[in-house]
Amino acid sequence: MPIYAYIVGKYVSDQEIDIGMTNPKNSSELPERSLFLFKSLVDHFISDGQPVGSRTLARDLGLDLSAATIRNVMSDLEDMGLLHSPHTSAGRIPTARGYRLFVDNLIRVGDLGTEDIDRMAEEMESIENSQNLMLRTSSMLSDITHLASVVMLPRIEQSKLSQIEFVSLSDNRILVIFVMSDNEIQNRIIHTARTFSASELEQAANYLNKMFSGKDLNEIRKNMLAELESMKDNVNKLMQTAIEMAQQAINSNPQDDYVIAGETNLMGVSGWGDIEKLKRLFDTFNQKRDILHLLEQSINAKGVQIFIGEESGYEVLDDCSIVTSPYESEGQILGVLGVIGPTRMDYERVIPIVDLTAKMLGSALNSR
Amino acid sequence: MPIYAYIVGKYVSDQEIDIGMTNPKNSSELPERSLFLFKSLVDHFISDGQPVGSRTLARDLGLDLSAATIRNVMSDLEDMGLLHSPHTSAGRIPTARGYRLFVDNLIRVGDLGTEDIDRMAEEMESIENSQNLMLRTSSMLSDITHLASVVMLPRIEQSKLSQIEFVSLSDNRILVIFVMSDNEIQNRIIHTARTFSASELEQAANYLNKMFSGKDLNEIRKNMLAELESMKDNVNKLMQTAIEMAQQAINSNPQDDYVIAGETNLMGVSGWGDIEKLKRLFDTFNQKRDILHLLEQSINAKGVQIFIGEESGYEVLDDCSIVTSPYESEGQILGVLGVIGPTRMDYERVIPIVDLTAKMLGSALNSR
DNA sequence: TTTTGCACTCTTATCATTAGAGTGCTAAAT
DNA sequence: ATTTAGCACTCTAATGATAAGAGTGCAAAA
Repeated sequence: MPIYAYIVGKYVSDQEIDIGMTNPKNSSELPERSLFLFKSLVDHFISDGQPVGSRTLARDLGLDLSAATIRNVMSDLEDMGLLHSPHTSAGRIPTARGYRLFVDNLIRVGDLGTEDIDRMAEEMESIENSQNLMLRTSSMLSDITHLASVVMLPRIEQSKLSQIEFVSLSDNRILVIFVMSDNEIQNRIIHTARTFSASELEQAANYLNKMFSGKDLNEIRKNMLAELESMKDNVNKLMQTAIEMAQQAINSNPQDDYVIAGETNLMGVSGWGDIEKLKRLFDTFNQKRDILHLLEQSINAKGVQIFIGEESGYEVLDDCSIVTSPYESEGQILGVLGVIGPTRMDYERVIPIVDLTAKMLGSALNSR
Repeated sequence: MPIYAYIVGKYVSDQEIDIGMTNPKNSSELPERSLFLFKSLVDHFISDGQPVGSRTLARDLGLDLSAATIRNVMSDLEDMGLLHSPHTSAGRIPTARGYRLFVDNLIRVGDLGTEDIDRMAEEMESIENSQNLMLRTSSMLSDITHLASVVMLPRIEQSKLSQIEFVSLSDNRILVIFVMSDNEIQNRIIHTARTFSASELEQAANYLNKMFSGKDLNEIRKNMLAELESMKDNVNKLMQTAIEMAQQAINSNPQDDYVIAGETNLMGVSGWGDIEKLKRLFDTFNQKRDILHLLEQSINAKGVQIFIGEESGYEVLDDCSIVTSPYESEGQILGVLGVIGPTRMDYERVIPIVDLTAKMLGSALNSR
């Protein structure tokens, strides 16, 4: 069942909808009233963070129902694993599974106001290189959502080489410069066995440019091997060396990485409890490994993807939700961006923002 | 009075020492016993974070003194502004001024064990470019001290230009590459009015290299103006343009920046109280401005410099101390590094570590 | 000058009490 | 067959009282 599929309106009848659950004990269907009630509860909890009781809900619901009825429904919802009570005399809060239902079926994704968007679009267009673009995007995203935000850097593997240059340094070292199509510059210093003259280097660069420019690094890597093979007996030693040098450069530190912004937004979150948890969370951000792994899982998703609570599979993120979207330019997926916040986040607002930001980043990258 | 000047031994006599205070009301002198007692108190507080009472101190001190005597002395110390009581029935803790006395006069700076140092030295030598060197240095420093650590990046202004190159891109854009003497590469993309041929660019680069390599960016900036002036009527339009291009590149984004590591070490600190404070602290780290300003104040210090509590002048840092040291290579000061922690930090250990790290970083930069 | 003795203050922990919120269940009402 | 009202029950959070402990300051004695 696709995201955004079901839009809740007013409660009208007892018409039932399939919520796609396969609990053998309970029916996998749920009367619309229960859903409506459930949505109200989640909305309520998201907006003020307190467990919601039957009384409050009865008042806010606008349906002529007593608290007792609400209680019965809530009890059902609890049995189905959608709600859960911190303790006897608190109200109820959604479980991860409850949020999942909420997000998959009960959300109405509104349009965004144009001010934010215009501002972002404007700022994005004005940024020169893509490294800075990612940084600014991330910090804008976290500003708007008041959450932490990550933007995975485009794997240079996938961006196209527009030009390669050699600059000879002292001591048989050569600076290899890759100019990529998105204006990103990659520098590598390599060591060579002998000294090359400027004209030799120029020749080599020309040759490589003719050969490889316009291709992405993966293609280049493959082609290089083939080329090198076919040239085995070639008299032109220089070209061989050129390829070898480029190869050396291209194989060193294949970085994948992300930028993060607004982590401190997570410090204000109430109910986070002890600092130790927060520390572990921040440490996870700094190590990058786990977050990166999570982002990579989303790289082939069609659109917005959401990990709620334990769904992420990382214990530190048990109280967090992650909303991600891949961004693409010219039909090619370049990376993933997203936000990280408490499970109790304003999905209705955050999802379209992440979605849109990814699209805007993609098109900002397109126009280069 | 120099840092490390006075080394406390055993309490022997009533010989007095000048502690350099100019409080008109109290004597600016303090009997050695009081000092000894004071040092013990600070040591105690640093090691377990609890206010220290007369009883505890009497027991740990090893001098045959009753708690009451200690109390009298403590009372004097409090009058002088060195100690302070959180409340009537707590022990006493050092004030910022107390720490100042402690740090300036009462510390014995021990030698460091060699294991850590060797490990650091080894790792530093193995790092290629200076950007990574700073990153690793910072994270090693924070690992060893269990505090947050910052390393200010060398102002490129002060590092020497070893080579300049132009690479022509499409659309009248030119990539200007500064290769610095520390292997750091700076890229700038500039826009030009017309297209230049490869040989023109080469000529221009040759000219500029002859003119400016070996000089630092400040010198270069100055000389450029003069050169441009003297060339006003010169027929060689190209050289003029070359200078103008370099100037354009050199003037764009003069970054100064730092790397930070181990911020999360500050999250475990007890007595930090509320999260809001911590959030403000982390925000300050991210904004960088204030920290940078603080680091810049230390750039001309002869050696280790310490800001204790309010001394820094920034309210967010009121509960923090910052221990900094400039690092230099070939007699030239390149930047500043340091650690940030609670005022109650183990100065005796941290100071020599910061000192040494700065020296090691300097010499690691030297060998390039 | 140092120590003893003692009254005093303030924090912290513990416990009991209470008010309030919310539930679950049963029986009555619709 | 639902829905509601009534009610007992549970749990939290706040309040206050009490006591223990730590530490001080001061006066008088050593």
